[in-house]
Amino acid sequence: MEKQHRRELTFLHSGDFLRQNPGVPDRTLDDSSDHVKPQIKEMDFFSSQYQSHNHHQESKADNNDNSKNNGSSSFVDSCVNIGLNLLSSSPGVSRSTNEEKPVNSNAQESALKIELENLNEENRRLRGMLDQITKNYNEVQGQLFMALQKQAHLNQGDQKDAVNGMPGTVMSVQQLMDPRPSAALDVNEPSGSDDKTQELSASQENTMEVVSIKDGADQTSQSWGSLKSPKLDQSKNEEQASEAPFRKARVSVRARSEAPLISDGCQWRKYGQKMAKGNPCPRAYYRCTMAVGCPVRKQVQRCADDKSILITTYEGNHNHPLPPAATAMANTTSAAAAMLLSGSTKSKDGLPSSAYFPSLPYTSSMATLSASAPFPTITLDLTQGPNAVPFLRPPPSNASFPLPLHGYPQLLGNPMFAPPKLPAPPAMQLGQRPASMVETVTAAIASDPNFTAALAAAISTIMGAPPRNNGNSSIINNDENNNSSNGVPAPALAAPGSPQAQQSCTTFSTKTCNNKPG
DNA sequence: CGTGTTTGACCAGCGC
DNA sequence: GCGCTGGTCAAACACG
Repeated sequence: MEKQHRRELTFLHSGDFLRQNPGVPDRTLDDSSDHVKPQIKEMDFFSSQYQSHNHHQESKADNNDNSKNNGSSSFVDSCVNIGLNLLSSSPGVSRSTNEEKPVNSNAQESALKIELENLNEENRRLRGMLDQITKNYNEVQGQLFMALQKQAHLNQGDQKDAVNGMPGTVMSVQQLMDPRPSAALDVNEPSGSDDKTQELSASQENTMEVVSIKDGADQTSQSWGSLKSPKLDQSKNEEQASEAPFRKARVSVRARSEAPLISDGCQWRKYGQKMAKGNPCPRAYYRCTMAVGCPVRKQVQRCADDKSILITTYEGNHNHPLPPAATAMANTTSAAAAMLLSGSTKSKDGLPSSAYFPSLPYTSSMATLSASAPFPTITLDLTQGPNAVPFLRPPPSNASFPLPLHGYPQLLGNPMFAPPKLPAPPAMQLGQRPASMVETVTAAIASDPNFTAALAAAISTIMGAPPRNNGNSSIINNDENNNSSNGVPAPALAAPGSPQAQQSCTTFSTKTCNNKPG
């Protein structure tokens, strides 16, 4: 009955990263304004429209320039804007210069003309650059997509061997990555039904996909699953079978925070608290309340070893649109889960996702996989990531999500989870700034090229090492040598759960450790 | 009064 | 079969 001191750490703009913001309730995050938006203040006539144009282009360029440093990227952006302003509606330039001083001197006029020409020239050049960048971006994305498809085919073959080539196993990449798009659209479904029935009733049209999912579930549970859910294996209920893969993969986020609550834009309702074995701090159970029947749940617990670390574990995928504030982080966790699950689709002979990341000397310090946990769990460790915070530049107004996620067309393609990079409806854009802290963290995770590598490495590891059920440590560090011989009965089709598997929304929420349970 | 939290009870899986 | 543990439920309670 004791009242628990409750605070909240709201994700703010990158500049405010980790600044504690007590008293800001969870839900205000969406509403909080763009107070910290680094606005460019009329530094010259070019920039006056800087922020009002071409966000999408900016995003694209931004994405492509991700690896570049701040300067070059912003250079491109601003220059592009300059050019467009000049071409489209540049009264500020040509007219003002021409009209303010009508006929001062020919020399001045010609100088202006020359300048204008130069600018036009530069504009053309920059446009070309932008085109090139866009082209490259599309190209790379296409290649990635092809790679995914390739792997999907491999898995198909594998799967056919194993499952007599059931129709459901023939999946497009999209299916592979996004097994139940319309299930996700069931926001309006009367939720008197439970998550499970809801998901089952996703639609008849999804039968194929559900079959695929079930296959995946079975496959998965044979490899992972004996650990926990024979009931899922038995699959007395298709609901459970279909849901299984989605709730199997988990994304665990470790973040250092003294605050008992960190907000990410999602709404959570606490529905339980338990003392977990081996940890003096209670584990709290939350479910997403942003939509009725949303199956997403999370567990929040402080690390037993270091109580300043919050461990938030997400499970399930949202069946509703996410606010931008939640989307960014959700995308990150989704990507993690996607990589985890799609990685586990490795075929017998092939290296899984590491194939996409050929050189992986990087052993994960940010992303680790747990094989001992009941579910495959990927842990994103934000407590020690070298660039977990500071490297971020102020994101463009329409927060473009860092590159790695672009490898997951299902994330981008699913309207429910449209990443902030896409031109968002105004309503969505309203909340974009408040997401900045989430973006910050998200970007910190995802834009780090090592993060992807880390994930891949971790996946490789867990792929190589069959899940051990010794119930010990929950985090596996990558030893490169785990792959082996054990003939991993790798789930031939873990993909069912893959991409969407964890459309997780990330809220760090916790109670202080000194809470006396009970 | 509506909403969210607390907390004991309940259930199911798993190991012995 | 039994006990332990994790996870969920739901009544009671607190708060605005």
